[in-house]
Amino acid sequence: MPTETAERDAVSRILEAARRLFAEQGFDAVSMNAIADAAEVSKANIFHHFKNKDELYLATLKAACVSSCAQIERFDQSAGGFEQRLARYAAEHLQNILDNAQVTRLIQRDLLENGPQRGRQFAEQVFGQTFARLVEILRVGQRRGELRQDVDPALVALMVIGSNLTFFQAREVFRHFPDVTFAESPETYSRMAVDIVLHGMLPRGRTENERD
Amino acid sequence: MPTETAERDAVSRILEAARRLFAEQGFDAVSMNAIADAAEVSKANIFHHFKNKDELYLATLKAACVSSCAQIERFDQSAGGFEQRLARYAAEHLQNILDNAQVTRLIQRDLLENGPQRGRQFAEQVFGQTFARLVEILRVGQRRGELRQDVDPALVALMVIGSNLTFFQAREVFRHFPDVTFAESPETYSRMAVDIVLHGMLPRGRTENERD
DNA sequence: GCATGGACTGACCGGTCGGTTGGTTATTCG
DNA sequence: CGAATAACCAACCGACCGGTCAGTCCATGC
Repeated sequence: MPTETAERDAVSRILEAARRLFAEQGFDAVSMNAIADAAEVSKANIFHHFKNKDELYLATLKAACVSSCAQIERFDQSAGGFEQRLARYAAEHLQNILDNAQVTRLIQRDLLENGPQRGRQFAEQVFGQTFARLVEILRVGQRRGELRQDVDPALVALMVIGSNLTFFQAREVFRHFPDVTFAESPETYSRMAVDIVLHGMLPRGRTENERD
Repeated sequence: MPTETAERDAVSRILEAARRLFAEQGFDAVSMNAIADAAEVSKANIFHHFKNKDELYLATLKAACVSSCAQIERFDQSAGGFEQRLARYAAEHLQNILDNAQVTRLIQRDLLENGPQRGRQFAEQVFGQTFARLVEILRVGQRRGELRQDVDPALVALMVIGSNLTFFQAREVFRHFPDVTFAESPETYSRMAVDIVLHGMLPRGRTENERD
């Protein structure tokens, strides 16, 4: 008589447990015994379905990327003007990150932990997809003259995505900073960040030619 | 009979080896044996100077933060107008991150790996110091009316620092993206990013085409 | 009825982990 | 000098690691 979280096939239970544990603690800190316990299967059974720990990790990462990419695909970006599309994309991206905190942590961890090796391809894949999508939005706007011709769309895309990732990554830290008021509200953060990227932080009338 | 890399006291050799290895591989992946070998001391000697692995890690992190904070303290921010100061700060911060890649990785890793526990205080300390310094620059500018009154300095600070951290973190990944041209040049990146934060990406009200 | 084969398990393996022990130098000080 | 103490080390410990193995269970097809 399986307990509540069980009931599905062993493989998906293993993958789910692995995703949770790897995301929480990292590759090395999670033992196969721990995964087996969490998935309510025997350790040997994990090795029956996955060749070794590395392969399980890879499979976990791959599944995470697939789900994450699928979610990104669903982003609606067709309607509205350039500014709205950018704002909506940034907000949706941040929401996606926060909704899939485990997956985000997993991918972020993989990015950090591995030199040139192991599963970086998946991280590149999911990151690249997000990135390319955003660059495309920006390119369209630039082609229409809705944004400056002399900015690099890739750079702006990286700034938007990067600031979202930073929000996710450092939220727990700057939550305690007295200067920070937006730690609890990703919507506020996203709106303000996009506003900066769109309009800059200088006063409106001002131009930038005082060089020295 | 110390070999070439030795010669200094064992403690600093241990700390240096630990910093390098922890930064490269993370807490769990580094064994005390590996640190002992790298520092050219016996493992037992490490336990003579540090109570256990956790304490060594904490000491390593603390030393890293001290050196990083010291470097930040040296940032010259007194001269020049607001725009120059911000640009210089961002560039110096990024340079600092890249120069101390080991320390940066160590702190970033700690941020990611630990829930509420362990050495987070140090990360908060070094991050908080950087952050407060930048917020101060922005506040001064805002007080003088050199930047919009309706932007949150803390948010802008987070965007600048966050985009630098993202650059460091994901450089290896987006280096292979076709859209990205700035992966090899932190100076270019920093300059362009500050430009966006200052002026935004929308076209100006009037015709303006300039360098870059 | 029974052979086949995938799903699954408890017991176990060699090896490495963090940490300890008992003892040997090196240094300091009365 | 001798004694005390800090610095240091080889050898060792129990625990746990990733991984294996012999064997059980059970659905399927003949």
